[in-house]
Amino acid sequence: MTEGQTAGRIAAAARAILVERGADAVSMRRVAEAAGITPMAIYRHYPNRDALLRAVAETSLRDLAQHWGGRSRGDDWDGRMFGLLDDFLDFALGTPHLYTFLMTEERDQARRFPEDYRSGDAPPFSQIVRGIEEGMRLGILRPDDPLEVALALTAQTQGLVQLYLGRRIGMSEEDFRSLCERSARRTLNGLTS
Amino acid sequence: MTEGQTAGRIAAAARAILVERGADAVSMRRVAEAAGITPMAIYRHYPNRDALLRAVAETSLRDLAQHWGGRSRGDDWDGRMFGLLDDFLDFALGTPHLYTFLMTEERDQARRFPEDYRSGDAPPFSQIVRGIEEGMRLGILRPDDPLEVALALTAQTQGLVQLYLGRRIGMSEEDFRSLCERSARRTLNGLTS
DNA sequence: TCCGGCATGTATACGGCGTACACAGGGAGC
DNA sequence: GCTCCCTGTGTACGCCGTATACATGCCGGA
Repeated sequence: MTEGQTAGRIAAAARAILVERGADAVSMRRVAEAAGITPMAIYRHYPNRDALLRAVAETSLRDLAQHWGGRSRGDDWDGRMFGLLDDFLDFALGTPHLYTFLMTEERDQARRFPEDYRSGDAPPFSQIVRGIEEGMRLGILRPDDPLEVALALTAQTQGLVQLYLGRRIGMSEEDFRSLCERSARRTLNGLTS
Repeated sequence: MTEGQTAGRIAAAARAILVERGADAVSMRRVAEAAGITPMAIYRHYPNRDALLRAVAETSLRDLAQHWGGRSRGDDWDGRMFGLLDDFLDFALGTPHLYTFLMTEERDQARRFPEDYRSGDAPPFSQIVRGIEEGMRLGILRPDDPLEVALALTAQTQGLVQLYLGRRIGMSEEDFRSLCERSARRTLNGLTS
C-alpha cells in the first residue's frame, strides 16, 4: 500500500516540491502534475495530503539517518562532535524547507523526548547522545544525564537555525556557522567565571 | 491609516483568532465576520492579509514589551535572570499560537541579530543582554560578548520551546519548565569537567 | 440649498485549494 | 463469457485571497 511504484513517484514529486518551494507549496494539484497523474489519483495511494507529507517525512528521515555522520574534523572526540554539528548545519542550511518541515511542523506521531530518544530510535539525535556518553566515559564531560545534555546542545543549535532561517540573524552562512560553533563551545565551557 | 477605530476592531479580531486557533486560521472571511464587516472592507484598512498579520505582530510585540519583566524570583542576579526565563515561558506556553507566529514565521522586516539587537531595539532580548552585562560587571559571568552570550542562552530556550510546542517533548508543562531551567543552568555552568 | 468628491463598505467573481462522489477501463479468477 | 477489484478520471462543493465594480453617507464649497 505504500510501496507501489506510482506511490513512489507521487512521494518523490511531493518531496521535490517540498525541498524546492516549501511545504505550503506542496498542493495535491501540483504533486499530481509533477507525477503525471490527476489530483484524485493520489488518493488511491495516500488517504489525504497530511498522510502524503508524513510519508515524505519518513523517507526523508530514513535517508538522512543513512547519510548522517559522514563529515568529521578529525579522530578526536572534539572533532567528531563538531563534525556532527557540521552535518546538521549542512542539512539545515542546504535544504532549509525540508529541515523546517521535518523539525518544526507539529506532528503528533513524531519521536518524543525522552522515551523515543532513550530507546535510540531517533538516529541523528542518538548519535549525539552516544557522543555525549563517550565524552563522559573519556572524562571530557562531567557526569550528567546524557539525554538532557544532548538536548541542551541540540536545542541551542536548533534555536539558532530557527532564527537564521527566519531571517532574524543578518550574517553570511559562513559567519552563522561560526556563530553556532562559538555558541556550542560556550555551552560546553560554561558562561560563569 | 492604521488608527481608525474600524482598523483597530479588525486587528483585534485577527489577534483573537490568531491567539485561539493559530495563524493559519486567520482568514479574511473569519476576521471580517468577527469584526462585523464584509471581507473586502478589510482592504480599506490593510492592503492584504500579510499586512494585517504584520500589524497584529507589531502591536503584540509592543504589548509584550510593556508587560515584560514582571516576574522575578528575588532580588539577586540569579533570581532576576530566571524570572526573565519564567516570563518567556509564560508567554510561549500561555499563548503558543501567538508565540509561534511572532518567533518562527519568516518575516523580512523582523529585528535582526546583531545590528538591531545591539541598538536595544528588541525589548525582551535587550533585557537579557542587560542582565548578562550586569552579570559580567558583578563578576558572576566571565567577560565575553554580551550579545552572543545572550543569544546562546535564548536560542537554547527557543529551541526547547519549539520542540515542546511541536509535541516532540512528552512532558507536563511543569516538567518542561524545569527542563528549561536545568538546561540553562547547564549552559551557565558548562558541560566539561 | 444643492452638488461634487471622497472615504467607507458591499456584491460578485476568479483562480487556487483539499477532497467527496460517481464513473471508466482493464486485468484476474471463475 | 462474466464478475470483481484496482487504479485512474471528471466533476463539483465549500473554503481561501483578493480584483473589480458599485453603493452609501458625510463634508466643504457654490
